[in-house]
Amino acid sequence: MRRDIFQAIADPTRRAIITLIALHAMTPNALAEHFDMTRQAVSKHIRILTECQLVKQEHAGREIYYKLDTNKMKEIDSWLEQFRKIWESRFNQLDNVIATIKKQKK
Amino acid sequence: MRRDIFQAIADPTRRAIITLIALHAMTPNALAEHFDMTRQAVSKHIRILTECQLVKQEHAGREIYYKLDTNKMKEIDSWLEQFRKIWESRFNQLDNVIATIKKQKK
DNA sequence: TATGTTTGCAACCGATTAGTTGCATATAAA
DNA sequence: TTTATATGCAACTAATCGGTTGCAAACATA
Repeated sequence: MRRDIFQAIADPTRRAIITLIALHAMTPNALAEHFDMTRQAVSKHIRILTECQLVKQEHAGREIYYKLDTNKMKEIDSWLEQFRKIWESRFNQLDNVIATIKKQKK
Repeated sequence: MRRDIFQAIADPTRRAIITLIALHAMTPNALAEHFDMTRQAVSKHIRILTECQLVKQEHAGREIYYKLDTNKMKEIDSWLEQFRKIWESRFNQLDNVIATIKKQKK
């Protein structure tokens, strides 16, 4: 499989799952109700998120509650860090000013 | 095609291209030298990045210089915002403390 | 014990992806 | 004008993806 976090968040359904379980832990069945696809398809997405360590499990009898593991999410944040320096720089802000002026001229 | 930024950054080659052109504008040929694949394959990645508005073009004779457009990168940052609130919260920090204690016990 | 519920896993399938090769176009240099 | 260089685009292909159906295992309840 060999998937990473960036591939994990590439799918819109998986991003929706992440947003849902970020609020509170949910079972696969409860999650599946939010989507127009089979429970198994949702389960498959959960499996991918688990493989990428983006979710944590909590067993309660025969039910399994899935919860977001924010630690992995921080990896995306730290990858963005290198670009944050660029878009916050004065040189880039100058670019934006020039672009705005050009647009106004049109 | 209908690709979004999240799919654009899912591919490791595209992330590498983004990192390279973030530093300074580069031509497709110059970029291709950094990868173990044909120039056309790299060009295809550039096309996807262009479609997603992650890169800007600058023509210079027969050469085309590609440069990162940080504005689109901010969209990833703003999607992360909702989770940043969670991982910065006290409740989550408490979770981490508990996890650390559990690890120490083992 | 027998039955229903929650879940995960495997097999299958059509669409998409990431690479390839080949070719056309535009510009620069001889 | 001829030739070399830089690039983009189309056609093809193997691998992967995202969905499906079917089934087995684990637990709860009658």
